[in-house]
Amino acid sequence: MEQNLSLNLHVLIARLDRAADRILRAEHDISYSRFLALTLVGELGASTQRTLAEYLGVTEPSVSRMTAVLAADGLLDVQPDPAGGNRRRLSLTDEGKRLVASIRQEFEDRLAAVVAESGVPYAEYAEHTARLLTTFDRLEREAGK
Amino acid sequence: MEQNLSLNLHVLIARLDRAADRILRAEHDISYSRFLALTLVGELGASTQRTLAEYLGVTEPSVSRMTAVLAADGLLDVQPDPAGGNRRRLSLTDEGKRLVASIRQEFEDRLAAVVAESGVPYAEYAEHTARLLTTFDRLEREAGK
DNA sequence: TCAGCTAAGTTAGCATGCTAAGTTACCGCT
DNA sequence: AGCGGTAACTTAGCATGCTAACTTAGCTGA
Repeated sequence: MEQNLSLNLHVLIARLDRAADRILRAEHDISYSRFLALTLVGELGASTQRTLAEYLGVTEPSVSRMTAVLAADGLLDVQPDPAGGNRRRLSLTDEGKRLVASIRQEFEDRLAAVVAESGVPYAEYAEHTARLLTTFDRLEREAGK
Repeated sequence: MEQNLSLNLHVLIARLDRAADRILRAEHDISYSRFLALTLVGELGASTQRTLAEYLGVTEPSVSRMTAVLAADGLLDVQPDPAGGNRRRLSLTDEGKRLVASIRQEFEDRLAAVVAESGVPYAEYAEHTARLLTTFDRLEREAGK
């Protein structure tokens, strides 16, 4: 049973992500990936595409396509960086801000409800998860990228 | 900070999956998705495509395409069920068995090493994860699919 | 016998992840 | 001025997730 952590994590998160996706599509007509991208621009200040890729944990080509569709949908403003260089300055449009604000809290609450229902201590699980992420990040960086 | 569990889980697992994928491609020339599918057929006895879809937590069309490529690669044997009905009986070929056997243990050990490095208690985290998965499954079923 | 039902699988087309390779903007050195 | 280097982004094409709609195989009841 303890042999299956990687499988269980994979399947659990796959299901959580798909449930999140269904809810967001049904109630707000947006995918979970797009919501995450907007959230990281709006609340964590991902201000260039490279930074956003880093925060999302995806590659730059993925972000390049994502920012293009979000801009086309009128949720994200993408401008050449006035400071120069081959950069894009990212910011939410008013509609993007409205969307992120209306979803974020409601959405985390739903996950908290599932965690509560399971009897798993939220704070501890969250702390363990954060620690694993930090450690894994460090190991990958040390392995030399 | 506790607000970010869903994001941290999403990012952590995305990175773990991609790392697993890189390792498997480099060392065994197979993707992580394909390895998971073979593992569930070989070790958990997923004997029809519908069952495999259930175990993997993906849809039947995804499994349909996956079994086709695995069969084409000579790793999976897909036969009409001799008991009748519109079913496929799934089983590993000898090469599939060899591959799964050679990867599985080595692979779980790598994750265990990351967990140990982080200081997170493996057994507890694994137990919490399994409990969340069970609970989430039940809630989804109750919500009426 | 055959019309309709159910279970299982497939096809078509889209979304979004990836890698490899190309482009653009700026910098620094000669 | 311009050559080459670096950082940031884009393009092309593939892998694999999804939904919607279709097909296939067997069962059941008039």
